[in-house]
Amino acid sequence: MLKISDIAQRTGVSSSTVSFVLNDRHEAARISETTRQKVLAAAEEMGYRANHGARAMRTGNTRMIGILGGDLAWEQVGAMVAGALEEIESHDYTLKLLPTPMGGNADSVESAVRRSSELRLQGAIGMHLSGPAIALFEAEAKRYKYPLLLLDTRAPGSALPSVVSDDACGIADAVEYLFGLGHRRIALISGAASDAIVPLRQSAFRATLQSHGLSLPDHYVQNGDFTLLAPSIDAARALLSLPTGERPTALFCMGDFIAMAAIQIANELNLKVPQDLSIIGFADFAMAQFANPPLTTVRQDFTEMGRVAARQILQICGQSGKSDASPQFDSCIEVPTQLILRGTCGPPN
Amino acid sequence: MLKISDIAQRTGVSSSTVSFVLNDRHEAARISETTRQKVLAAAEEMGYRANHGARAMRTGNTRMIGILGGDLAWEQVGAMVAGALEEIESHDYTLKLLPTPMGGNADSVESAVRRSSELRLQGAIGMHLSGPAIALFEAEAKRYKYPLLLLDTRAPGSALPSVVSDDACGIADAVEYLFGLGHRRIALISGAASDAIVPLRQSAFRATLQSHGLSLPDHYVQNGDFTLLAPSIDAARALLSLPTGERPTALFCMGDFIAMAAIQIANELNLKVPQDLSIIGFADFAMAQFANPPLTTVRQDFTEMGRVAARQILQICGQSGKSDASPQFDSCIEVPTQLILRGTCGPPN
DNA sequence: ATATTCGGCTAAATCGTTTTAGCACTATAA
DNA sequence: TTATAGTGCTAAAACGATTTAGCCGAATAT
Repeated sequence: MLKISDIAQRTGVSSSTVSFVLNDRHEAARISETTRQKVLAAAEEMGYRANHGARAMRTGNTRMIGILGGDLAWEQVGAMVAGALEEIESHDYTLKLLPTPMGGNADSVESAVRRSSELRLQGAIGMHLSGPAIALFEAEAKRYKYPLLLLDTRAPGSALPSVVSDDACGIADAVEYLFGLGHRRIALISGAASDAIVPLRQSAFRATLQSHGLSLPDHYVQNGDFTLLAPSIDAARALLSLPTGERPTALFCMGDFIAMAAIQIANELNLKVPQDLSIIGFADFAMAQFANPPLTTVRQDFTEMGRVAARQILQICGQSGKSDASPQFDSCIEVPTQLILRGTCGPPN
Repeated sequence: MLKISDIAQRTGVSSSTVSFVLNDRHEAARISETTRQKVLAAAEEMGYRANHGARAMRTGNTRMIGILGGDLAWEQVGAMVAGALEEIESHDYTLKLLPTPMGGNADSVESAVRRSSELRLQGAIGMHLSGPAIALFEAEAKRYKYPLLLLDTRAPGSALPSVVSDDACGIADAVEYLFGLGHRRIALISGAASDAIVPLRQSAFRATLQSHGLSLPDHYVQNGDFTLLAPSIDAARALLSLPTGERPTALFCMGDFIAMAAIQIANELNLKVPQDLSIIGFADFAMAQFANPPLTTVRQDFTEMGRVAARQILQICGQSGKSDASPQFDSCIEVPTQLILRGTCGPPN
């Protein structure tokens, strides 16, 4: 592979000159137009490719952002990574994936965290990390002085900046929509209780109901699971087999998959959606519009969340280089959600 | 950030010694156990983190594999990347994502390809690349001498090694299953005609039907779309609104989303699935089991495909370092599919 | 006539590792 | 007594870029 000195030799100038030309460093050195063209032509003709690693070593800037955690098999994670990638590449940085397999156990998190330092990342984004994992990561980042940001993760205890979706608004929109349609018996199927986000969203849901003068009986809250079928099935069955007068007329599901499971069970119990039962999801995965009937849901803009996270971490990186005034960032950016009306909601009969 | 010479200074030995200890290079130099322990202790205590970039520069091995193309917002791409990642990390390599946004147009492919050389990747995996993109990539890889592998992409014209799923077998399994249930009028909804995989799978489908003595009338083949709703809807409507005696009793859909759209339309036309119509998909996305009814489909093991691809490219990288006999690899590895029985198929009535 | 500036370039140090060649010393062998 | 071998370590040269300091001659200013 060609190096800068090969071009220097070929054009009869020094490596410094070649470097100046290739990087357009007018401020640093004056180069005549003739020389400039000669060098440029030679580099092009010989097929020179800058060595990113060597440059990073000399300048101390790897132009690399890491993204740690998150299971790519989940559509939302893919979308967030894609968004981050788009933003990062457009700033001529690159993105490095540091997964924490096996459900993010201590060992895998530790090795990913260690690797993030070895790679001399300029900054890192942590996704879907558990409390202890965050602590580990935060300690490492502080020790080796690179900025950190949490994505799609609420860590009330931590002072780290984060990017999440605006759950509370999304939930309020959904509930208000159902209320407006005339529903008064609205139940909730949430994710697994172990999920950190579940209690937060549950209280947002409860709060919105209360603000409309509706109560939420305990048995109207069931735990499903964001990704597993069985718990969501059970939860839906529990709610939908209540006696007719007591049965909810609308179901708010904390995830699209949960909503799909609910549709299945409604069908099994001969409840027509949306005539007998309204269902609303949360996420807007690709399949939502393909569902039967198409799923009304609260869209979380995962791609945008990824973009915002990347923009934010890049800005922090840039800032910390230029000024040493402690950078002031919103510690938590909430990306708006949007209610997507499709076919699973209607007035109660 | 600490360097090796800091540890050297602290322990009163040379950098070379520290390097030997840290890398367990017994073959290269003898180090007394005393010194070894001292160095190890200092490194641990001071929190030393090797500089991956500097090492790469000296050794000429970046231990980096690239993965080019593919839209992470698609579940299958996420799964393949996750699989590749798992395998690559377990060999102490890292993975670099080089997306080709905007539908992989010439510009974005060219910049991704250029970047892959600048990063001095040891090898790269290309996913879902168009013919011209492959040509571009292949030229670059040959010029700068790194191995290439195609994933989930059939490029009959190219000599590049590739990893794909065993479409033909999967399709045969599906068709035979339907045939076994008693279906004789089996229609096909494929992806968009522009998709390279579509004609290949179409002929596999046709071949299997013929081997069972069934013909495939032209109007029994409709083009849907792997990701867009409308074309699949239209295709399904065209097939399912045929007069009863002519209407297919079973639908083979070239993708799960297409199958979902078909379920929607069957429902709209008051055809009960699976009593009036059997539907079978191809992919087994996460949502398949949540569908209503749960979708019978041919599972493609995307994660495994990613793993196999990574294993393969790592092996080629290793090989080309050690022996210079031209490495002999299966130029195309086909990962098995599996028929997943759920609720959308039954005997015709 | 001398000082100053400016235009165009280069030498050499540097980033943090790895690795080759070899030094100095001791122990064993001939 | 002199080779030979082995033990434990180090100096210094890479790897491929960027950057600082400075050189040399010509033009301009004083």
